[in-house]
Amino acid sequence: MKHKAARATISDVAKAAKTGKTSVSRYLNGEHQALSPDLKQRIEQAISALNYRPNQMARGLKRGRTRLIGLIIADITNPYSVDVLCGIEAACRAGGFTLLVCNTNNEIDQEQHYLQLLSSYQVEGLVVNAVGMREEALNLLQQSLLPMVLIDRKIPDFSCDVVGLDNRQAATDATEHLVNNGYRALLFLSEPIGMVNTRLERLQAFRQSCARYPEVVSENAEVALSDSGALERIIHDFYQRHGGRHAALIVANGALTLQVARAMRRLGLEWGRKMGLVGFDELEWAELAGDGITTLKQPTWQIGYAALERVIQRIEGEATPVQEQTFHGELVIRGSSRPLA
Amino acid sequence: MKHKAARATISDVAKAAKTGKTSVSRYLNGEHQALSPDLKQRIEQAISALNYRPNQMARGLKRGRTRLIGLIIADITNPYSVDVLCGIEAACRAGGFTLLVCNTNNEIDQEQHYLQLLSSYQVEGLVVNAVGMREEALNLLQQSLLPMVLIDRKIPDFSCDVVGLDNRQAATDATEHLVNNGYRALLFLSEPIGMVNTRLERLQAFRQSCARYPEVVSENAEVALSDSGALERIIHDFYQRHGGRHAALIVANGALTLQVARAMRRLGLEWGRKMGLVGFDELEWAELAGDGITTLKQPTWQIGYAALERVIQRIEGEATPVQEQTFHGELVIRGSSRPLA
DNA sequence: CTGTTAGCGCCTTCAG
DNA sequence: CTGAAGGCGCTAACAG
Repeated sequence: MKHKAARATISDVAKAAKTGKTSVSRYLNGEHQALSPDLKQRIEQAISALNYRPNQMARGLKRGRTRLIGLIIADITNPYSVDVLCGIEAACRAGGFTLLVCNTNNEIDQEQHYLQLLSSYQVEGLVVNAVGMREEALNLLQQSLLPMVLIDRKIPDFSCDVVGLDNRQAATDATEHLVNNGYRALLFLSEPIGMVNTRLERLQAFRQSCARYPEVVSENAEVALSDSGALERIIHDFYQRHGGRHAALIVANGALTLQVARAMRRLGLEWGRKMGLVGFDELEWAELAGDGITTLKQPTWQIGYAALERVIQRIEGEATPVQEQTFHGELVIRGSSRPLA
Repeated sequence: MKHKAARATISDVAKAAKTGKTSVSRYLNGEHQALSPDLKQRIEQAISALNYRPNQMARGLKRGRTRLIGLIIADITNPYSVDVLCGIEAACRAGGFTLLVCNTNNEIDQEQHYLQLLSSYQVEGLVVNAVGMREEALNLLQQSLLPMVLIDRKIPDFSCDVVGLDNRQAATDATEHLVNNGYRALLFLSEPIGMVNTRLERLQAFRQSCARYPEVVSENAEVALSDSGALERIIHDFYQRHGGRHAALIVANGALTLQVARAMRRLGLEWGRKMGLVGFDELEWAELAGDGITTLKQPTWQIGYAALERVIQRIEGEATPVQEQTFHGELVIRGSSRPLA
């Protein structure tokens, strides 16, 4: 007994339809006008009788176009990433592409690995939410001319299309909102900035905004997502020093906002009552936590969609210079940034 | 000028190394002992000089094994799915497979589409979190003997390996917990049960548990996730009728728990104070909402990992009968199910 | 140890 | 309108 019913091939269909492979191939590729009704019908029958499906591998091998797009995501656990993914997927569907999703788990080795993997599967384009990217990998990529667009984060010294948030505008809006509502001591919290431009841009805009208000004290701190002890200490310390002055926190992304909220709760610092709080990235539970958490909502789906549109343009031969496309964030105001008397 | 630097092929490498393709192929496939050190070195050099990467498409075509696994997820937006995905991914990595992820968005047409797509890419196995599956698709799948395991949900009249939660145990635990804590009127809320066995099993176990306590009133209701009006009405009505009797809600999954929490908040029914609440699926924000929401946490990662292990077994020829593998859930107790005096 | 020879399933000239 | 022949990049006999 055969272990697996061998799939029908184009030859099987040709044989069953009493014709050559060529005609079947023509049929498959929509050249319907070029076939006599009779032949066409025989082919149709043979196909459904054998339950034939063309082998995309073979097709890709021959034509050099796989209609495959690779997506490399730094952390699929992050709702931001998932929303972006949905946008990309929609765009793929619209353009007739299939998406291969890889999750690097924020490990640079994985990133390297998946980059090679995807390219060995002959993907036609790449969307990357980068962790870091090794030099070597980048060089290879650049010479391979594989269309690629970066999402959210840029890579230092690497010229490439990027789509993401207008970080300056967003951070400015968030900061001014707090200042306008009476907060006078602001702490900007982010994960270690390292080479991540997104974090840096947000911090810089925050600083510049604060600089416009002499009465406002501003600080910033970097914490690892997993180091809840340090986070607690930082917040506690900040509150000790500025609690009387209407203190508030600006948190650079959603994952960290979750940790911050936990820490504040452990410390007994209710957001919106003892201390202000605004977080980047919309959170589905933002309205349920205490009096609600004010967030800076990104148009994530659109970012994903736009990224893939750009990839498709490049696949289709656009040779315009590298461009950076940014979207505006929207402040969703809730109780955690309540106006002070 | 060439638009794209053509990728080096195995022939190019062979030429550059002054040898035949076979030796290069051997090198690639790790048959290192079978090559003279000299040849080996020439090949190594050629490969890195040309930056050669084998074409997986061609390889797959020839060998008939692509090392590709397809994952069809009903709703990638659901954190449950993402956690499962991470488990699957880890197992893929461990087994040397690559994962193709497709999101059906709970649309049965998409499911159909992706099933065909994945099979046309010659995936060697499939993990499916099913929406519904069309008859036709199922028959084709069955005859194709493509290894497949279902996650979470079974498909009626379709015999297939399944891995998921022990729904009876979980629902029983949740129910008894509420009863033990003094709640006497229990409402089980789920999305429309339809053919989804998971929902049905949880409901049945809930009912059977309640039946053991004559003093407990039990009801159940089905609501669409998006129909917040109906949800509000149901909860309000239930509270009207049983509020005085220590009412509590059991919600069949995480996505619905979010909606329920929103509705309760709009109605001014604080969980744990005016009404009890337990939800299936752990929520990262469970401890932050009011006094916390008690959840039934599934070992999601393990479920994913186990599912893929099963797929791999089947790929490797295991012909044991179809089996169902269940994992135990764990009740994470928080304020929303606080004991009543 | 090494190279030659056939295809894998499909598409694409190029002649009927 | 139709079909035969060749080859995409790679692997798997089969000979040296």
